[in-house]
Amino acid sequence: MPELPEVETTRNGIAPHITDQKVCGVTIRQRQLRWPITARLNSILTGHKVTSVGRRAKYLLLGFDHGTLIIHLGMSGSLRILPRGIEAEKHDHFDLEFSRICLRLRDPRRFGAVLWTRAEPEKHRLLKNLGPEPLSPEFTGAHLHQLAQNRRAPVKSFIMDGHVVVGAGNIYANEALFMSGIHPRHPCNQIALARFETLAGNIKQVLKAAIKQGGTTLRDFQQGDGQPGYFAQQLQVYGKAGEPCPNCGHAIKQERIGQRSAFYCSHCQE
DNA sequence: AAATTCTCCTGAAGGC
DNA sequence: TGCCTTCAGGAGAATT
Repeated sequence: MPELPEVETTRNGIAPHITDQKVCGVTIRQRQLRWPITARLNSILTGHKVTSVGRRAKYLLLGFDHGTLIIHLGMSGSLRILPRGIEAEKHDHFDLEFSRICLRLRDPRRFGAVLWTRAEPEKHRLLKNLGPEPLSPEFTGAHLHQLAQNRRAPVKSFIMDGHVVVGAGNIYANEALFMSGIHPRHPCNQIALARFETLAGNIKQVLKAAIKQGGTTLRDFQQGDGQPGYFAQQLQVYGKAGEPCPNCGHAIKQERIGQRSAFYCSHCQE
């Protein structure tokens, strides 16, 4: 599933191909994604150049001189650069066509989104209330500690809340908590500043490492889908229920916390 | 206001 | 082999 590292890798992969390129046409095969793709998109974009390819949280931001195309990959979406004229396959819902290439969105589960906004993207309702980027200097242990004071949610739910910090998806939340020795169910308002500093550092570290990996395995994503599980070799607890903890050998536990699977070692995390 | 539950969707995995 | 059930998951919306 596309987590922040994959979105960032996608951004890096597509940017050189489409920046300063003029849109020749838009093909919509299935407009029913998370929200319907506006039917006017072809007339809105045709003839306009992509001026920038940015990212905020897991949203990709294709900048134009008259607005921004916001793309979210949901949990099964992928974007690929293809030569023009390649026949679409199942679940290829959306194409942005340029003179020589095509940017194609495939999303089997259709949890993704393609939205147009004329306003500044950071003012869009989906973006304006987001927490800081995890790799920015604004994201610190002190930030977490301050926001946690009046809440008692499990710390795992807390760090996965996009209003607190973006990009800590289920995989990386589990990994960062393990690295930090913090039990995922620990009430967030009972965690000391020093432990939050450790946690913030580990969230940054695991995301940086994954971006590095994603850059390797998704490098030629034009050829096909980025293989899922590219980061699998480095996962310590995610998806490892019943397997021995890499630290102590106790069996990794799996529980539902806030409708999500939590994986942790009850011996190493408290 | 914060916390919890619901919702969208399909493919993979498990059970029989 | 095949059908049916269950589950996973990002994150906004609805509900408590």
